[in-house]
Amino acid sequence: MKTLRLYNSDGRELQEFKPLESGHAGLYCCGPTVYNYAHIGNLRAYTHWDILRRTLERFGYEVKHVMNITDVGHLTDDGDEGEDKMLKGARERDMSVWEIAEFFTKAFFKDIERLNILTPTVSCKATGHIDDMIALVKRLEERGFTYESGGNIYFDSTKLPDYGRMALLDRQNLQHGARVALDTNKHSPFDFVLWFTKSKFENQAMMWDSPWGRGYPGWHIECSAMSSKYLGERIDIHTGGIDHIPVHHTNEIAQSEGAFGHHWVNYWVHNEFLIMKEGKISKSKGSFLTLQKLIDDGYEALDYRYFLLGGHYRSQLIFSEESLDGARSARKSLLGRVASFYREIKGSPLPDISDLGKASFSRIEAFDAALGEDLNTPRALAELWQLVKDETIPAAERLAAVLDMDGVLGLNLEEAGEETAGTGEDDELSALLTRRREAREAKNWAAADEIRDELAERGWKVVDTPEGPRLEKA
RNA sequence: GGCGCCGUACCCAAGCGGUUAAGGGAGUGGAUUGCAAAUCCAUGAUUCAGCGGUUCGAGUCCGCUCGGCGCCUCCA
Repeated sequence: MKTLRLYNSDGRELQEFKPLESGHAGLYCCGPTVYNYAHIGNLRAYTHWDILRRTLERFGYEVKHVMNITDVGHLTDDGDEGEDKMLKGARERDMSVWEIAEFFTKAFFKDIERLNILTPTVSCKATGHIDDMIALVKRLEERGFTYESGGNIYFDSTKLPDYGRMALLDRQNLQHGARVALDTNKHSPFDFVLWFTKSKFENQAMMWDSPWGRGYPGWHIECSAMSSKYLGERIDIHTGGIDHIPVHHTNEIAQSEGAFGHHWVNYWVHNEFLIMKEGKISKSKGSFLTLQKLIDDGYEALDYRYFLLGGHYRSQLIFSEESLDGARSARKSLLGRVASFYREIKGSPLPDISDLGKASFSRIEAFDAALGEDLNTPRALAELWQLVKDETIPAAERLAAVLDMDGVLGLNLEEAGEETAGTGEDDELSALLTRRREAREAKNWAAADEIRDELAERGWKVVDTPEGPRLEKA
């Protein structure tokens, strides 16, 4: 089995991935809060975790991929006077909170699909697992990690000696309340709510009965409850955005290790942010870019995927129209090369990967090595390009190898084969091409260009080559 | 105030002590072309923000300076 080294945030170093169970990998990814559309920064995270999953599978692991859908409302930003995010979304769109959750969950999965991100083995909604959360809070209560204050149940962070170890939190020097008012019910600033019965928001729409009274769960508990339900009380890999390290994941670790009584997640993988020139993209600041907006602007979803793969997941990536244009050009050019391979092999079967020559096989090995080294997609893409441009390798081999690589990259390169397959098969199209050829031979350029325009209207672009004209999908 | 990240050619971006500093985009030159598009070929940093230091050897390690970003509040 190929080795995969991952940067583990818990310990802050590159470590070789060793599964709990040989040949299997449990992957938990912090999913979206469905109160609004996902923006392109959110989508960056899911794309890189997709690469992680596909790499694990390529390297021989059977992956169980679990992702939560947070459909219970939590705090809005500090600019809003303490309103529930789901409630806010519902009010703005004149829907119920349940409808809002449903609506944006669908929108999210549509984006995921367009970006060719594999759907998780298990997608679980927070609202469907309230009982599991209550059970977990009870367990924490029995083990002495909780206290009641002001009607809410809190986790007592002082009961866990290494609280904050992953985030390297300095308990003494952190300036609490620097940006947000302190919760006076807390005994210690790091404590957090496990169960609310005293909502500070009015009109809380989602409430459930519990041993502590009618209310709703704290934000962090859902991930601990659902991940342990589907992956067990020890997990191979847990992913999330880098922003989650200090609070959300720190608290997940605290409550999970408190409840289970042992180490919980072996590898924590965190992605950096996509940023704009002006700084990071923020949902709470109102306007933000969605995948749909990019598509409306004439890009394809996979152009964006290609763009994302050009940067390493642990580096901030600068988004701009110019860089997305670059990605689009690159992907188009790549598809063009792959299409030419398809034309060259004329439908003959592709060689098996194991039968490839030394040159192409070593490219694949370098490609895998790049992925194995903390998912270095920029280097993997570079290997792909080197392979594609290597004239010493037969087209059939290059095609076989590049499609093999695409199993991880997910750029749908095989679609380049479909375009050429349709060429000339349609009688009307061939008739038009023939008429254009005749016009050109008669040097009747006006007529020839007219036909070219007509073909363009039908979605085909004429490409004149030394071997004659060829049609490509526009 | 605390914690963390980054500064590589016009743009995006690899690189993690040692041959000529990946790759893509843009640009430029050429081939091809009725024109156009597309395609193909060629071409780019004596240098890695700056200044010191460690080392036989540094973009890569250490220190300082300048500049940018994120987190400490829900956020990928």
